[in-house]
Order: sequence, then structure tokens, then C-alpha cells
Amino acid sequence: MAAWISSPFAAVARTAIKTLCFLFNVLHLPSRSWSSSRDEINSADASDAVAVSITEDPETGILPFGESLLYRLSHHIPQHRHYLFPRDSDDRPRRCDRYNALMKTFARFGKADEALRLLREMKTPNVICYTTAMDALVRAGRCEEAESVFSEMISLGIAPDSVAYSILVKMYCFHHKRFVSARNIIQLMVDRGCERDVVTYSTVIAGLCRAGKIDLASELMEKMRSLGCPPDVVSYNVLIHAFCNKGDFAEVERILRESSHNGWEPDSVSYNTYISGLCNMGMTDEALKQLDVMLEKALHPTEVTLNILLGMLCRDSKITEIIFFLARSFELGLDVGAASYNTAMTRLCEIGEFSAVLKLLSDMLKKGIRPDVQTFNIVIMSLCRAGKLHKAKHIFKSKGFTPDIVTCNILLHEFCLAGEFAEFHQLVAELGSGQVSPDAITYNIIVDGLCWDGKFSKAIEFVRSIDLEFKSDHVAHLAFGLVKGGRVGDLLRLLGEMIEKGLLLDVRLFEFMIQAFCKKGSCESIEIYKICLILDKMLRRE
DNA sequence: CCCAAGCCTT
Repeated sequence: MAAWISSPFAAVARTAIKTLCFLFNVLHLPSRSWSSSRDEINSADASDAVAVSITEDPETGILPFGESLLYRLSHHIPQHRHYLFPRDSDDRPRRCDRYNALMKTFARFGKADEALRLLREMKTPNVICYTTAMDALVRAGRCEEAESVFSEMISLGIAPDSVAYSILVKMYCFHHKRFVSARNIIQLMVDRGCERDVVTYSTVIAGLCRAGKIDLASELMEKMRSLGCPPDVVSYNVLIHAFCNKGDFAEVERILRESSHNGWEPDSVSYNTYISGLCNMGMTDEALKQLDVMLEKALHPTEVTLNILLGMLCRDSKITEIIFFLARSFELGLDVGAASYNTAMTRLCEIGEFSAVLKLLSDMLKKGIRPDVQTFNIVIMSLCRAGKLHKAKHIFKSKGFTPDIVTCNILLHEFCLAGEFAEFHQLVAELGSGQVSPDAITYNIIVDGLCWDGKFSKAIEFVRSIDLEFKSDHVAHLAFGLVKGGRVGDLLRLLGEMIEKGLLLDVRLFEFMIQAFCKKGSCESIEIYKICLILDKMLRRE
């Protein structure tokens, strides 16, 4: 085991803090060239930020966002970089292209409403934009809306292309499992002169596999040759994925062995799929063996390959190997991002390997990988758990680091866990005037914290003030705290008040109360009897 | 348009 793992925590923490301070100075410089305004965006929120800021210029019809915002968005989603920066260097942005690029991004992130809103903002969307909007809706499972977008397109005289039809096919296969309807659509597109291609059929194959009909999928694969579009590597990868899910690795081996005979060549995705399947079945050694096979075949392992193996190592808590893998990623030619480090660091924090978290952080910095908010949040939590609250606070307060609400939530919770209620109350007070606004989780944490600190009436008042209707989770947290604090009388009064107002007591509330009684070990007390009476009433009402 | 992995808080 490497020497640093056994080295005293304090020393590692000290170096990490020094490195951090250095980092913040460095980070501050490029941020100026990114954007001058206050809309500092943490990369994870880039798509949200764009959603907020887009409205086209009524004069020119051009989107107002500058290159810097697009850069940040595209930087966050590398696959789309070429869409956002068309090669032909037009200086007039092409509206449909640009809209479509964003719509695609939103579709991928499951943000159908944003994609739809962009479609609505356009004066004359083309077939690609309509198709992308349909895709976004289908991905979100909103099939009726997808169909009405399709109808709208037809009613406007825009002819659907094979891609549009393929999305309908996807919808019928994936969501409705209506394969006959899918076949009818394929017939329809042929009748209307659209080419059905390998993608159309691969979609059906993916749908059949999802529905557990692998035999039918294999049959269709065979048929594709006579239909004039033989399966390609993607079709086979779909099938490999299905057999991996089944745990039928003999069949996967057979498909790979016969590949050249069937006129296709496995790619990185084929092996990533296979390796992932083996990892999911806990077959670590076999997974690593397939990595070797991959390398033998001169197929480049990708960041995905690394993430799959990393996920496996994390599940198995293989600390040394995690560090080793990330450390060697550059030598393996892998372009590792912050997300991979975050995955590893999260797991290391979970299992109490706080010095390993800091080791990975300094590893990132040495390699020039820019940590994101999530990285810092994990680091902050690790420092707290390791008893280094003041160091965590130091990062929190550092210039150059933009904390988000999760950072605040972590600190609030950790202050309470450490019994540092003065710090807790101070941060709560600061939240009121700060630039980050509290979310539902914040309120839960505050309710928990007030109860832990024995400030029961304050907690009750707090819940009253944020949630007049007692509709939220906060009441459940309050109930938990009251039971644990022996304030069942207060709780009964509160429940009585809610019932009187005709407010619904939900299951979650009772889950929390029952848990609290169990934790307290007072399940036989007279008080729980009263609670049970209320529960009975509720059950009758429902 | 079809295939692989993944990150922070109660």
C-alpha cells in the first residue's frame, strides 16, 4: 500500500489546504475571461442557466447569449461542441441549428419542457426541430404530446423524414410495447417514400430486448439482411447488452466470435457493454480480462470503460486500486473528468477514507483537472467527518469557490452532527441574507437541527412559518424530532390541529413517527397508543 | 433517430 495512505491525516490535510489556496488563486484568473457578469455557473447547472436566460432578440431574431455561455454549455456536454460551433464559421448564427443544438442538449438531459419551449419560441421551426422536440418528449415518456407535435408538423405541411418516423417507432416500442403498431409505422414510412434504415430496425430490436423478447430480436437481426439493411455494430451492441442483462455471457462470446463472419467489427462500446455486464454480475476478474482483450485488439478504452471499472472498484471498496486506476488513467490514454473523481471520492468518504479523498483531490490538481462544486462538496463533507470543521469552513469561505445550496446543506448538517450548534445557528442566519436560497432539504435539516438542539418550540414555529398548510416533508421531520425529544404532547397538539383543519396526514409522516418511536425504544408507552388512534382514523379516512 | 459509465445534501 502506498505510503500516503498510512500517513497521519493531519499532514495530508495541511498539504491539501495549501494546495487549495493555491488553486483558488489560479482558478480566479481564467474565470475573468469566461464571463464578466455575476451569472457564475457551476458546470453541473449549465443547462439550467441557459434555460433561464434564453429569449430571442425581437429585432434580429437572434439568440442573445454570447459565445462564453455557449462555450460553457458545450464544455459541459462535449458531444455537442460541434453543434454549437459549426465548422463553417458563419458569423451570422443559423437559428434553426442553434436552437436545435440546445433542444438536443435539453432532450438528453430529460428536460422536455425546455426543449418544447424553444420550439415554441421559433417562428419557423424545420423538420429537425420538430423531430428533436418529439425525441425530448418520447424520452420523457410524454407520448401523447409527442404525437401531437408530430400531427402539428404534418398539418403545417412539413414532411416528416425517416428520423421522425423512427422516433414514432421508438415510442411504440419503448413505451407502449406495441410492436405491431411499430411495424405499421415502418410500412407507412415506406409507403410515403421514406427509407427505413438500420436505425429504424435497431430501434425495434432495442425495444424487443427491453421487453424481454430477445428471441424475437435475434430473429429480426437475421431478417435484416433480406430486408436490405444488414445489422451494424450498434444493432449487435444492443443484442450484447440484452444478453449481458440476462447474464448469458456464453452467448455474448459467441456473438463476438462470429462477428467477422457476420460482417461487423466489435468496437469500444461492445466491450464496454460486455465489461459492464460482467461487473454487474460481480465477475471482477472476467471484467478485467476483457479489458485486456480490448487492449489486445487495439480498441481504445474510453472514459466510460474507466468509469465502469471504477464503479466496480468502488462497490468492492478496493481503495488502493481506485487510487491506482485514477493515477494511471493518463498513461492508459484516458481523458478523465471531475465526475470520475467525484464518484471515487464519494465512495471513499462513505467508507471513512478521508485522507484518500484529499489524496485524490491533490491528484486532480496536479493533473490540471478542474474540480467542480460537487468535488468541493465531497471534500468539505470529508473534512467535517474527519473532525476538521474549521478547515471545511475555510474552503467554504474562500474567495474563488462558489458554494451552492448543497454546500450549505452539508455544513448545516455536519455542524449539528458535531454538536456545533452555535455555528449551525449562525449559518442559518447567514442563509437569509446570502446569495444562495435554501431548498426543501435545507428546511428539513434546519428542523432536525433545531430539535437536536432542544429548541422544540422554535422548530414548531419554524415549520409553521415555512409551510402554513403542513403539506411538506418538514412536518415529518418535526414529528421525528418531537418524538425523539420526548415532546409527544406537543406533537399530539400539532396533529390535532392539522386534523381539525382537515389537513391530510400522509404516510411519510407516520413512517417518521414510527421510526422515531422505535429508535427511542418507547414502543410500549401510552403515548404511542394515542398516535395509533390517530393512525387508525387516517386509515379509515382513506 | 438505435448501443456503454457516472458525481454532492436531509
